[in-house]
Amino acid sequence: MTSASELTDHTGYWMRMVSNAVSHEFARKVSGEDVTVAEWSFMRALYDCEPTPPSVLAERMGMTKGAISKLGERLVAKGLVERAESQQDKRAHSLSLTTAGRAKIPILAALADANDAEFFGVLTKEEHEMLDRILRILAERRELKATPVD
Amino acid sequence: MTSASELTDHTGYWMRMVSNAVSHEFARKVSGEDVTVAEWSFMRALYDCEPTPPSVLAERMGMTKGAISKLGERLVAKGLVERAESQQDKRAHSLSLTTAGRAKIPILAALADANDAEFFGVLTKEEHEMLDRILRILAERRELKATPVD
DNA sequence: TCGATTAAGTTTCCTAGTCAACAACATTGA
DNA sequence: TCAATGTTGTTGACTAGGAAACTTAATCGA
Repeated sequence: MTSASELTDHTGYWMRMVSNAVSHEFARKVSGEDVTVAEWSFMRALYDCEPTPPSVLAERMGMTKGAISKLGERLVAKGLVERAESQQDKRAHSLSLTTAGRAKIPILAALADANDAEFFGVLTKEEHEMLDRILRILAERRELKATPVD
Repeated sequence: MTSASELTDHTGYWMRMVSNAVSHEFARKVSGEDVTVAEWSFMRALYDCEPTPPSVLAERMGMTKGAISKLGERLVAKGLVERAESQQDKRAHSLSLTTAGRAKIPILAALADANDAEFFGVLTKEEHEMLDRILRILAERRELKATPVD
């Protein structure tokens, strides 16, 4: 027999709950900069390595090509990202941050810092490091088994 | 100056990435039972404590009243949940699992077990326990500061 | 060299949420 | 007792993302 207490004993459940809370609060914070969490994620991925084709972003962000297509278009419309058509392949293009986009990065990063501090500041240094370490192990693992999302 | 490596060093970022992967895979698993992650979450919340008014579920699940209203209606349509009108308050009602809904709980719980095992099985017992402990601390903390979502 | 297949992005349709306006009912206080 | 205010849940407009069909271009193989 499955007892009620067992049912809440899923790590995935707690993770979703905490992650949602963190993301929700972060969304609130960045909305002041007229940016969504997905947009920040997109911009940061670009910052790490640009110019980048949408297909690569899709894989890195775990989103579909369609979603990236729309998200990219929104960011271009906001003037934070720009496209460069490829000469080798007329279907393809690559994306980069604009000067304005690049300028926003430190501001948004500061908000992310603040959000992290707000949520994870209750942990001891040891707990926080352990959490980071564990999340990286899991993310890395995901990388290996990642089924193409599309 | 903010360096590129700092930007991926947000715990919230990794948490969202891992949580999304876990939830996505879980969604795939439960879709075989014709249930969504939100529906499972709803049913489990009910299982813990029924009958429950929608307003309480909304708070417990961190969703808006509107979302709960629609989610509940879907579950009633699927025959997994039933409403009972309140006599004291003619606006209100409460929700419970039907026999069919209750019967599904162990099946879905088994899928959640499998999903947890699949993702968190790579961790050592010590790491897994630590992760659970930390997530509970964070969830509890969230509880305290939870702004009504609506 | 040209048809078939594959690849890169876009678009359309659908689902599931939020938000805000709302209707119905309850409560409270003069 | 009844108007003002608060509460419960629903609805409609809107948004973001997924799935799959589609367009266009590249590549591959006889």
